[in-house]
Amino acid sequence: MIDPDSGRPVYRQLADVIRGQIDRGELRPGQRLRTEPEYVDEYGIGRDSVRKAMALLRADGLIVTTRRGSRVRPLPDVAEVALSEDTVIRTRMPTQKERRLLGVPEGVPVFVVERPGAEPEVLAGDRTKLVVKAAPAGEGHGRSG
Amino acid sequence: MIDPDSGRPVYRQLADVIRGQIDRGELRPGQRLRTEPEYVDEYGIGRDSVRKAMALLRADGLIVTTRRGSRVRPLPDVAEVALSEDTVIRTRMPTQKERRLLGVPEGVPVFVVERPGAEPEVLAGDRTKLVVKAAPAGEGHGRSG
DNA sequence: ACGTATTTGTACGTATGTATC
DNA sequence: AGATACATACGTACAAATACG
Repeated sequence: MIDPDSGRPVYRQLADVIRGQIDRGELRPGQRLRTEPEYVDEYGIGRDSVRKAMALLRADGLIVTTRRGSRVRPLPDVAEVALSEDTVIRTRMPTQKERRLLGVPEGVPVFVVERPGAEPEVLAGDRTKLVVKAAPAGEGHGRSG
Repeated sequence: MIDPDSGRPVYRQLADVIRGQIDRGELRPGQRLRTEPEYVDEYGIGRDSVRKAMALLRADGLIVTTRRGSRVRPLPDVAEVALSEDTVIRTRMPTQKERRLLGVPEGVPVFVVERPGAEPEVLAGDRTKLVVKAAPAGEGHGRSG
C-alpha cells in the first residue's frame, strides 16, 4: 500500500491514503483516525513519517489532533454574515492570539472584514459564510454622502 | 535567548523570536532567514527544533522555504474583485491541486466565491481582495424573481 | 561538462515529558 | 496508579536540488 521506493515520500503517501478515505466518506467528520503506533505497525513505517502525515492533514484543515488522538475535523454550524456596500474582505491565517480567541484549529483561515469607518473584524473561516444581500427595493443604494 | 526549561517548547520559542523580527521589520518581505545549521549553532538546539519552528512560520504564511533557504513571504500585488448581489463567500485552505494551480505557497488560504448560477470560483487569498461595490444609482437592486 | 559545497528534505531511532482515560 | 497516546527534542544518515567554480 505504501512504497518507500516509489519516489513519493512515505509521509505524503500516508497522507494521500487518509485524505482519500476522508474524500470517499470512509472517514467522516468527527470520526477517530487510528493511533500513531497503529499506522506505524500497519504500514511498517517510522513514527516520524506518521506524524508528518498528520501534520500535513492538520495544516490543510482536514483533521484535528488532541492528546487523545486525531479526528476528521467536525463541520461546525456556519453563521451567515451579511455584507454591506464598500466593504473589503481579505483572508489569511490567524495569528496565535486570534486562533485562541476565536477557537479555530490549525488549518483554518480567517476572514478580515473592513467596513467603512469601522475597525477590521476578524471572523473564523470555518464558522462563517459571507453573503452579499440584494438591496431592498425602493431604498437607497448607499448614496448618503 | 532560548531556555529549554522555560516550559515553552524550544521550537515555539525560536518561532517567537523570528516572528518578532518579522513583526518589528528587522526581517522584511523577501529577505532571507538564516540557514538551519546557523540557527542550530546560534541557539544550541537540535535541527529538529529549528525545522519545526520553520514549519510553524510556514503554516502561518509568514515565510516561504525553498531548497536554497527560507525567506520572509513576499507581499504579492493584490487584485480587487468586485462582488455582485447574492454572492456567497467562504474561505478554506486549498487542496494540493488548487495550490499548484494557483501557485499559492503553504499557509495561504483561498476564497471560494459562489455566484448565483455559476460554478464556485477559487481565488488565491494572498493576491485577492474582495470588494462590495456601491450599487449603481437608478438601476435594479436584484429584484428579478 | 563536471564535481563540490551548501541547504533543505526524508526517514529512521531513542528517550523523556505530559495529558487523558 | 497504570496504561495509552500524543508532544518534545535530541541524534544519525542519506537523498536531492541548487549554486558555484
